[in-house]
Amino acid sequence: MSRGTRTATVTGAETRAKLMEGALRTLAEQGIAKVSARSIAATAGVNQGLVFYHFGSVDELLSAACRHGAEQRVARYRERLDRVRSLSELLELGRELHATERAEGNVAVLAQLLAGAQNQPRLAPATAAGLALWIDEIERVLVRVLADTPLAGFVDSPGLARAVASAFVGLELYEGVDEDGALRALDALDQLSGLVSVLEGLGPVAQRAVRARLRRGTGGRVRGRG
Amino acid sequence: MSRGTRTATVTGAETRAKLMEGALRTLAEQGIAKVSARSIAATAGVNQGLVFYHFGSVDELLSAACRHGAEQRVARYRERLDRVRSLSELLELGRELHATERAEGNVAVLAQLLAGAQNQPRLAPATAAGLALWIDEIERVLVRVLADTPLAGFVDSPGLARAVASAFVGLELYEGVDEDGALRALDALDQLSGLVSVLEGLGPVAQRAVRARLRRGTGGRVRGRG
DNA sequence: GTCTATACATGGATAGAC
DNA sequence: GTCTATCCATGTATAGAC
Repeated sequence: MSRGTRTATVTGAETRAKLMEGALRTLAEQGIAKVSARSIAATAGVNQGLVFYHFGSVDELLSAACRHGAEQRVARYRERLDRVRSLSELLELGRELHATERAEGNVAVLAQLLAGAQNQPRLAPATAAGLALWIDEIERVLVRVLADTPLAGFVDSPGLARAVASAFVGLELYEGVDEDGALRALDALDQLSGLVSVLEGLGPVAQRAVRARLRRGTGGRVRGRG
Repeated sequence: MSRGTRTATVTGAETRAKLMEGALRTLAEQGIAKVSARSIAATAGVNQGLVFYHFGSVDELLSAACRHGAEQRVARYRERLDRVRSLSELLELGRELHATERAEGNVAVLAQLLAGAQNQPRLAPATAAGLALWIDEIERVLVRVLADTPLAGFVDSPGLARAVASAFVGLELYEGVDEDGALRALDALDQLSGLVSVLEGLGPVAQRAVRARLRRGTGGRVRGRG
C-alpha cells in the first residue's frame, strides 16, 4: 500500500530479506510440500517473479534462507551454551531451547529442509551447513561437559554431537504427530542423563573400574565380526 | 497394454494395492514435496483420478499406504528382534536394519510422512500409528535387554523406545545430507552403548553404588525447579 | 537494476462414459 | 462399481516494462 513513504526502494536488498524471511515462515507454517515461489512471495508480500530474479530458483532461495536463519538462531544461544557445565544442565537448556524454538517454528525449518533435501540434492549443502552450526555448538559443550567423566577420550564427541543434533530433529518431527509420546521420550532421556551424572559422582575406585572396563571395549565396536 | 489377458478386473482391490505401492515408492523416491495424485498414479501405472475414487484424497491414500507399509516392514523383523539379548546386539541389528531399510527407502517413507504431517494434521494419525508399530517392537526388546542392568525400573522403557525410534528417523534424515557425519554419529552411539554393557559386567559392589546413586536422583528430573 | 505481466506446465477434483 | 476425459487452480519461468 504505502510504498512511496520510504526512500523508494533503497535497493533490492530489502526484497531479498523479505523473501528469505518469507521462505522461513512458509517452511515452518506450511511445510516443504507447500513451499513454492507463489506461497513464499505471498508470505513476503512481494511479486512471485522476484524469487527467480533475486535467487534464480526456489531451491536457491531456500538455501540462502537456511544459512541466514541458522546463523541467527545459533547466535542467540551461544552465550548460554557457553555457560553449561554439566550434562543435566545441557539437557535442561536443550529442553528449553526445544520448547522456544519449536514454538517459533525454527527447528521445523531444519526438519522440513532435511526432508526436502533427501530427494533434492541441491538443498543438501545448505541444510547440512545449517545443521552443522548447531552441531558445532553442541560439540563444544559436550567436550567441556564430558571432561569430568570417565567418558572423556572414550566417546567421539563430534560423532556424539551429530547424533544429538539429528536425534533432536527426529524428536521434533515425532512431537508433531504425538506430543505426549515426545514428552515421554524427553523424560526418558533426562533419566538416562542421570546415568552419566552418576559416573561424575562415583568414587575413585568405582571410576577406575568403569574406565578399565570401557578401555577393554565390551562395547564401542560392533563391527569387525567375521 | 495387454489388459484382457487377466480375468478382466477381478475387483478394484488390485488397483488399490497398486496405488498404495505407488504411494510408498513415490514417497521414498521423490519425497513428500513431489507427491501428488498424478505422480503416484504414474508410478502405479493407473489413471490419476483413481486416487480420488478409491481413497477420496491423496492424504487418505498416503495414510492407508503408511499403515500397510509399516505392518509389512515390522513383521519382517519381528523374529530377529525377539532374539536380541543385549544392548549391543540391539544396536547391531539396528545398524543392519538401518542399512537395509534405507536402501529400500522404507525409513524414508516414515520420515517424509512425518515431515508432511507437521502441517497436514490429517496425516498425523496414520503416521503416528506407523511409527508406533516400530516403537512397540523396540520397547519389547528394551524391556528384555535392560532387565540385566541397574537401569531396569529406573528408565522408562516406553519413553526410551520413543526416543530411540524418533532419533533413528532423525539420523536417517541427517544421513541424506551428510553420510559421513551420520556414520560417525552411529559409531558414537555404539561407543555409548558400551557404557551400559559395562554396567552389565560391573562387580556387585560397584553395581550397588550405581544403583544407589541412580535412586538418589542426581539426574532424571530436570523439571520442578521453581 | 528492479520488478510485473504473461505464457506454459503440473496438480486436484469430478461429471459422466463404460 | 470402475474408470477416464475434462475443468479450473496452482506452480514455474521469463520477456519485456519501468
